[in-house]
Amino acid sequence: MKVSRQQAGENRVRVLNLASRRFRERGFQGVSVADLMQEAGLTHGGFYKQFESKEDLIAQACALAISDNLEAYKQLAARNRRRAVKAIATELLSAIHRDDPAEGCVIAALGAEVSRADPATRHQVTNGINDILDLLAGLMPGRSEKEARQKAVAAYTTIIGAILLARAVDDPKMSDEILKTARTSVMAMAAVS
Amino acid sequence: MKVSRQQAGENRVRVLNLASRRFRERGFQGVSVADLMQEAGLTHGGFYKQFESKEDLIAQACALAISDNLEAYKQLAARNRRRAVKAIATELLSAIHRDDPAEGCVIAALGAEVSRADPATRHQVTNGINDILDLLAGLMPGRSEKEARQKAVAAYTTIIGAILLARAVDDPKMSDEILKTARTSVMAMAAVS
DNA sequence: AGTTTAAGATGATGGATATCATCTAAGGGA
DNA sequence: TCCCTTAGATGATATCCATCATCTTAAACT
Repeated sequence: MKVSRQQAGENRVRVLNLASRRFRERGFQGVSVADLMQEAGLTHGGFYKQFESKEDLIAQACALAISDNLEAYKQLAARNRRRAVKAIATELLSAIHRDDPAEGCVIAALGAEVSRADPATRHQVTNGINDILDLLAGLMPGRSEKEARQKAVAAYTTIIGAILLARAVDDPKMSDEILKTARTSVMAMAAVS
Repeated sequence: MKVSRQQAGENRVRVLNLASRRFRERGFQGVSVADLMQEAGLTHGGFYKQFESKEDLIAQACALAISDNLEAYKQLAARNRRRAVKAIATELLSAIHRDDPAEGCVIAALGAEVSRADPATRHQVTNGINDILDLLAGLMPGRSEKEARQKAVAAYTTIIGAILLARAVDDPKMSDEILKTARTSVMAMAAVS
């Protein structure tokens, strides 16, 4: 059956949003096209009317996911004017975020897979990372732009490494220790020096 | 055909070493049992005489890989007595390591997949991470053991996040920037304070 | 209103993959 | 030397999955 242009567009967006969550939960290869479509309330056949291939879906889902990340950080920054970086770090380094990758940081969830992915996917992610680093640099105290950018990179790498480690480890105490230590470390970077 | 006990043992180790490299390059799901055995000069049939399942192979390969990581860091520390942490960070944050995950850091290459893996795999990796953090803490300057441990965790998270980011990004300049900034940041942590 | 168009459903297809069953021949203990 | 054990080879099986072909039907355009 055919469906209105609007309905079709909504369906496409629904699939894309769902994919961006499932990929972060299970990895690219852990999500099948058929399962995804079914969970979106559709059948597998229509998939190729909306996307060129699974790779294409991956690229679009990653672009969406990382732009959602950026948007969320902007919101956090807006709601915490003077302590923007601290607010973002607290959120990213929380147990809640560690335990629910679905809507969380794309790099911590998919970084290694992205580095093996399609050029298109890598490019979308690269742009997203650059935007995030720009945002963080703008929020960092620092004598110069250069210093702010360096602090932003240092903070972002620490955050991502900590999430990755905290998720990999099966010992809750160690996992909490990692998150807490990273929070302290990033707070120090965000403090006026 | 049967083969001597020693030969069988050597074959098993060969498969394990190969697996630990290929997994880091392509991810768990990117490596098939049959391909692996073939590359090791065997056929797929013998696999289940040596391993219970692919999951079992993954757990053993991860244990081997991370213990190899630990060993390499110990060697680096031994060869750079006074600047052990700096030597380790320089190695891990080099372009060479970024461009060749096969024998490199297990967490940067497989962290997200480990967090979704078998309990056995996660446990082996957790122990490895703990050993590595202990080693780093022992090499860190710090007034107290606690401070040294915190510095070790901060440095390790920064290193891992930087490798992950540097590999994901498709812009060589940005990738180099990330590595360089992380090196500077870790050097500061490793300096006597 | 009639014709065209395209989203989505249904149902292949071909390839890959983990695992199992069976066969073999040589090692290792008697 | 003989027998039993077992690593590895060969081949089968069952499942999963990405992608394609075809069909249906209602939207969109004339």
